[in-house]
Amino acid sequence: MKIYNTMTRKKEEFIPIEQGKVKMYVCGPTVYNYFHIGNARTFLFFDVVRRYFEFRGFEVIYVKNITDIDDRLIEQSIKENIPVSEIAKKYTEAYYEDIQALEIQKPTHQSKATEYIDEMIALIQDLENKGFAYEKNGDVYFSVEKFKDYGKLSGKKMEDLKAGARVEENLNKRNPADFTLWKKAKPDEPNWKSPWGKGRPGWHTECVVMSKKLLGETFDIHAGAVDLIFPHHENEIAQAEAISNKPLAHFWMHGGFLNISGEKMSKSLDNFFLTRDVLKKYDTEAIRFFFLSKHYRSPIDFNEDILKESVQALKNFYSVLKDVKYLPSMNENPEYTDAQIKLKKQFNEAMDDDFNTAKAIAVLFEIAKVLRSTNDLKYAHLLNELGKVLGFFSNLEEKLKSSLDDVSEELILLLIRYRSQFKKDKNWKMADAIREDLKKIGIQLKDTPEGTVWEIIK
RNA sequence: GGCGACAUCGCCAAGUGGUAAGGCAAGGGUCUGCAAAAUCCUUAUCCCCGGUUCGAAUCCGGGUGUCGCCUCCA
Repeated sequence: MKIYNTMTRKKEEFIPIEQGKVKMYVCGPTVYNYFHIGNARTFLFFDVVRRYFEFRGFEVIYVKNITDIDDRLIEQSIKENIPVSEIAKKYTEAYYEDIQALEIQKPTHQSKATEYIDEMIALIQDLENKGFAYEKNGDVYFSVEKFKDYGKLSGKKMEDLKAGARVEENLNKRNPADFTLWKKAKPDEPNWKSPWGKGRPGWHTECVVMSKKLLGETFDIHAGAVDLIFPHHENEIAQAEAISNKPLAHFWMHGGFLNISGEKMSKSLDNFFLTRDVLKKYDTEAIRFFFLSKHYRSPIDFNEDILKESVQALKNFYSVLKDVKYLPSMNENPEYTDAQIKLKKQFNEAMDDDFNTAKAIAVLFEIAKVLRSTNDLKYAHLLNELGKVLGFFSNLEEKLKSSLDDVSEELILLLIRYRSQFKKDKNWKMADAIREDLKKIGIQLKDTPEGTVWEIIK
């Protein structure tokens, strides 16, 4: 299995630290608002990474944090005029709701920043004692000059950083590139007691503390979206490695951005889409298909027309599964034929190559095609098995069934029987009228050699 | 200003040296009373210029264009 490592800018063979185990950490949301569709892309993709590792027999320890104390929560609290803790609670709950709606599996550890304040203070003290951090007027900063590898992930040089740094209002910093470890609380702001007075931890520290506690000093994969490379991940490396002298993570994975009409999504451009709003209009699977049909490191343009295409494309899978009358409960562990094993291998090869989900989806279409022509239900099972790795086909049994109550179904069958008589009498006018009227209320009739069947259309 | 990414059919998108996957859309045929569904067929030489090579979408150089990071950001 090969994974692109941002640290080396190359695809590298993935070798877990501990055989059969993958320890991964993904930077989660800051709960100051509902999360947007760009966040959804990242969360969704790493959910697939996790599923794939498990599919390949790894035990995955997956940590995802929730940042529930941050400047942005404080700002939002003023805006909504409710306490910071309420903001955190409200948007954490919303986050869980949206994640569930996206059919993203729960990580093995979902840790919150505020539960690790003591550990963060201890870490900052340690950094101070070792000369990597300094206190000024109640704030504590990390001195980037003291950490010689600073910039190794983002490829930035200290000189460039200095030159590029904007005029800093913060005169407490010795070097403009120094970053905040501990921030002094203003009156009325949430705060915790510390050796430097009342304040709160900086964002970059929480991930270091949580990953160390839950995964150890060095783990396999640290991930997030590209914008986290600098400064967030760079700063994590600085803190963690300054103390441990060991690499924080073996692999650094970063997902590409989601753009709107070619531009980055931002509030100032008013091109902001919340995940929950998109979910109101589009099925979660269509959203998933839309994301996974492109490689995770490429930027992707969010576009409703393409989302609609995704809906169409997915119908392919469902219609063939319906047509062959597949039931997920049948054939728990079928013996695959050579041809089926070959397709499965193709799927694995695609995923092994830095999670090439676009190629993997193409294999799914190939399976659907063969399923259609052979009617061999083992292909249906294979489609289901591999589709699930990408997070598709949850509640498949449910979706393959009609979603009508018994009476409605009886009524439709009754109409079909009348229509059959009209057809027999060559009363096309009446037969067509029934079909047209049913279509208007969302029921599509199809005359097949085996008789008339119906399905619900949207 | 510094650093980086990308440019493949109408649209989306794989493909990193051996002669262009797949999906959506479109057109045509088969099937059908007509539809729908299904099925078959059709549709690109890869932004431009130059170079390396027996051979390049794939490597190198130069353009052009788009985007990102350098400040909070998934």
